[in-house]
Formats: sequence, structure tokens, C-alpha cells
Amino acid sequence: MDKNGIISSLKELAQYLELDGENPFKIRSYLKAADVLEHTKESIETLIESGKLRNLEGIGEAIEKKIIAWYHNEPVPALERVKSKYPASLLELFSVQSLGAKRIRSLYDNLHITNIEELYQACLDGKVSTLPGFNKKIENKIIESIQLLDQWKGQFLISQGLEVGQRFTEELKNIFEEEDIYITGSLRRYEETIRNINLLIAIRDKESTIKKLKEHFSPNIEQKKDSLLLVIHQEIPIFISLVDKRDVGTKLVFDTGSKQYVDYLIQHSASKNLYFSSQGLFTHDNQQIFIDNEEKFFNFIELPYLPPELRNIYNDMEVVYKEANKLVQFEDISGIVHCHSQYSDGHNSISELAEYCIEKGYKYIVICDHSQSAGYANGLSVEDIKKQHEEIEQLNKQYKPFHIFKGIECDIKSDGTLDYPDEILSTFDVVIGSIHSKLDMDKKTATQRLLKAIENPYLDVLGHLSGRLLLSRKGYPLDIDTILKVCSEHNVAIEINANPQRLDIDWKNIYLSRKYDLNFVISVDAHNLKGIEDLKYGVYVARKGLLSPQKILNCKNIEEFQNWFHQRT
DNA sequence: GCCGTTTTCGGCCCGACTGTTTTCAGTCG
Repeated sequence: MDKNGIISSLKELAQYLELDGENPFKIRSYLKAADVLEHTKESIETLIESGKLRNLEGIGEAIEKKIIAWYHNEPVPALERVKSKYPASLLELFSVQSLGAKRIRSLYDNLHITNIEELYQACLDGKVSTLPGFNKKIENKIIESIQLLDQWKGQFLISQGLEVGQRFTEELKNIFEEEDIYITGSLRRYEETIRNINLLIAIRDKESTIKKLKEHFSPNIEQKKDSLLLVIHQEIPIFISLVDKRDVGTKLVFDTGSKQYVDYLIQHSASKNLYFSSQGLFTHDNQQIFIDNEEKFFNFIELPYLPPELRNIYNDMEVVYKEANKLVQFEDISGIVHCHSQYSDGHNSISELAEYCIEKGYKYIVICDHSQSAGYANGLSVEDIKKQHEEIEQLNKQYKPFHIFKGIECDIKSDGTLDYPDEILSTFDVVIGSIHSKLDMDKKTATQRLLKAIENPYLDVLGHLSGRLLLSRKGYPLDIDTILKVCSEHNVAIEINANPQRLDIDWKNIYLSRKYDLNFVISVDAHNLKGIEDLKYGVYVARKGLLSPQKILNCKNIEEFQNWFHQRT
């Protein structure tokens, strides 16, 4: 079993034990071990062979033994025992909101519910609300949560898609040395979530390509009319289409989409007496025009080239074409904002984070740990803040000219106040305000809560605006237009949270906010070094929202960045 | 189950919220 398999097994064991009513601390130690393993750079082979597994904090004798057994594909008695007691499908229920181990156990014992479908039916029949520990409200919440899960079923985060897509593309490149392979579809457009991975192979000879694909991926391959469908077990469905090398430009445009944008191109082509379809581009007398790159295609139909991430339908396409080459690029980013350190729930020290940023060529970093009321995330006490600021001042001498800014991700409490008194807030260079608690609000309450926070002169940046977690939690309802308007009046910047689970503020709202004079920060919300690499997702969100680098604070150099925050206070 | 230690067992993260609880259990972040 590989590392990911072992991590999943540890989490699975923890869930089974929770169902079984085990000691919560024992359960937590399995989860902690899974977490430690997940954040260890070293491979599982190295850890086991060098005997270093036990050196990891949270892995003792018992867990080490289990990991080694899984590694050698041997059964682990503790897991086998609990597995035999409950149907595996029961674990699905942990993904339903309002359900924890106690309630799941009650559903299983009393109503013999073993999966989400049975649970949904039992809720519709009104059976769930009659159980002790449940009621009508909880029953309705469960129904709503299952409906959302159903809506998200079969979807994946962009980060998951890219990982699988890139890995698979490399694999294909080894098989097809001569052909060019492209990622297309929603993955190439950097949509927040995707349903499948679309690849395009530019081929010389169709028959031999299909033969090769079948040889390598049989029996997981299905041939469709003019494409091939590959289903890799437990991963994301992969569609592969093939195109004559001479026509790769046209096909790339068609396969990249979006559907609405391609429809727009079809109409536009028709106005030029050209016919554009999945088969290619044709003249009015059905002569195919072969085009071997995208720029030439756009040239031919007399439209400006549009980068894939912008291929959507906007209210005003003229603006999109006009702005397309002025948009922020990855290279424009000077500093990394919103990193959690070991002071709260991050995995790395401030110096590790800083050194990583120096190595990557960034000029500064803003450390933003959680504030005091975020107990679950080890939020910083006033004492911790003093200690952290002293450490940062020390490190700043050492790392000069690189600069570490003193930031905080300060909780916006349920009444809209911030989590520290003014005299503490004034000690930070950057205050990002975010909501982490009491997410179940109506639109008016949520809007008022944020407006109150925005009016606080110490709030510099409004963090992950909607509170959504893609494919797992809807954001709270908000009067977004009012919030953005008031932010511009108070000169509060908006965070573009680049964590692929969030991508919050939504790019569509960035586009709609063009009428206001707003500044943005592309922040990583990183909890480890790898999280800093999420920056790219934020850059794509900003580009989709048509932002230029002038609107993005962390495109500024150290002095300009510092000045912007200082002139606010 | 892990850790640290006063070496062999006690502490481990917890506060807010929700429901109908009239003092607590379960879930969530």
C-alpha cells in the first residue's frame, strides 16, 4: 500500500472506532498520525527502511506496527475487527452535515440505515425526526445536506484535476513520443471545479494511436464515435480525443470550450460565412480549413486571441478583449500573503516559510495566524503575539532585504467585532478579517456582521468573503454588492483566497465589482510550504475577474505595500 | 494511542451553538 493508502486507512480506522464509541483521544491519535504522515516530505519507503517512523511526533509503537503492516499489504486486526461490525457504506454518512458518530450509530441501530440513499428516504418518510437526539429541524438539515452532496457528486476540485491530469499526460508522453498532447476542457480554463479531464492528442495515424491506447489501458477504455473514454479506477474520468496534426489549432479551441464561448464562436464564424464544429472549420462550400495553432484560428475568424481562462461569456465581451493582455500574471506577484505558522495551526516555522519564499524569489511574506477565539486552530493569545512579533523583528534583521510583515487572520465575531482590542490590532502591519464561526446566518445578519467589521478602521482586508468550501459547504448568503461598495468607501481590500477549496471571492463577483474602486490581495491561506504553491489558482481567479496588477496589493514592492497599509491607519 | 515523566499513569483543545436541554449531548470549526 502506498502513502496515500496508509493515510486513508488511518482515517478509516478512526471513523470506525468513533462509530464503535472508542476513547476520543485514541481516535484523535490516529487522525494525528495520518496528518503527520501527510505532511512529511520523506517517502514511506524511506521512513520504514530507516526506522524513522517512530521519530515522527504522534507515531508510537502501535501505529508504527499498523503502518508497516499496511505497507506490506498485510491485514491490520484492529481495522478488520471493526470493519466486520459495520457495513462500509455507513462511513458515507460522515459527509452529511449534522451527523456525527453518535447520530450515525443511532440511525444504524434503530432504523438499520446503512447508506445515504436509505437515510434520504427515511428522512422523507419522517422516520429520522422521531429518534432520540433528532428532530424536524435536524431532519430538514440532513435532507438539504444530502441534496447538496448529490449536486456536487462527480465533481472535483481544480487542484485534484490538475494533479491527475498532469500525471496522466506525462504517462501518455512516454507512450506517444511523437505526438503532442494537450490538456483541454474545464481544466485548461481553470474552472473552480471539474467533472472530467479532457485531453487532446495530435496524431499522424489514427488507427495505430487507438491500437496503442487500447494496448496500454485495456480494459479501462471505451471507444466512442470520435473520441475515446478512459476510466481510471477511483479517479477522475478522462476523455481523450484525437485530431489530425494539421488541424490541432481548431480542435484545441473547440475542446477547450466553454460551451457558451464556443457557441459564441460558432455564431461569429457563421457571420463570416464559416462553419465551425467539432469536426473543424469549413467554408460555405464545405471545404475544410486546416489550422494548426490557436492564434491562427482566432486570426482567421478575425477575433483577438483569448487565453483559455477567459473563455466564458461576460456581459460585455468588448471589455474582455480590450483588457485581456493587461491582466495580472504570475510573475507580477512580489509577496506572499496569509501564511499560517506553527504559532497557530500551520506546519512550518516562520523562518521556514520565509526561507521558502526567498528561495522562490518573492520579496516579502505576511504571516497571518489565527486570532485568540479560534481555539480549534490554536489561535494566538496576546502573549503569543508579543513573542511572535519579537521573533519576526529578529528574523527581519537576518533576512534583509526580504521582509516579514506582522499580520493576523482575525476572527470577525458573531456581532461583527474583531477578536482583539484596538491597542493589539494596532500592532499588526496587516489585519485580515475572516468569519470562522456561526456560519448558519440569514442574508441580513451575515451582511450586517460583515458591514460592522468593514467599518472597523483596523480591518485592512476582508478574508474569504463567502465562507464557501467548494464541494463541501455553501457559503453564507450575502448582499455582496453592498459589501463591496462599502469596502471601496472604507478602502478595505478584498482577499482572493487561492486555496483551491475556497477560491473565494468568486471571480464572477470580482467582475461585477468593476464599478467600484477596489483593491485586492491574492492570498494563499497556506498551512504548509506546499500551500504557497496554490498562488497560481488565485492568479487565475484574478484574471477571470479581469484584474490588472495595479489593482492587486501584493504586486507592489515592499515599500509600496507597506505604505498602502500604513496610510490606512 | 501518544507522550512525558515525579518511569507507569494522567492528560491530551475547546468554546460556541443548537435544540427543547431545564443542565446536557452532539456537532462544528
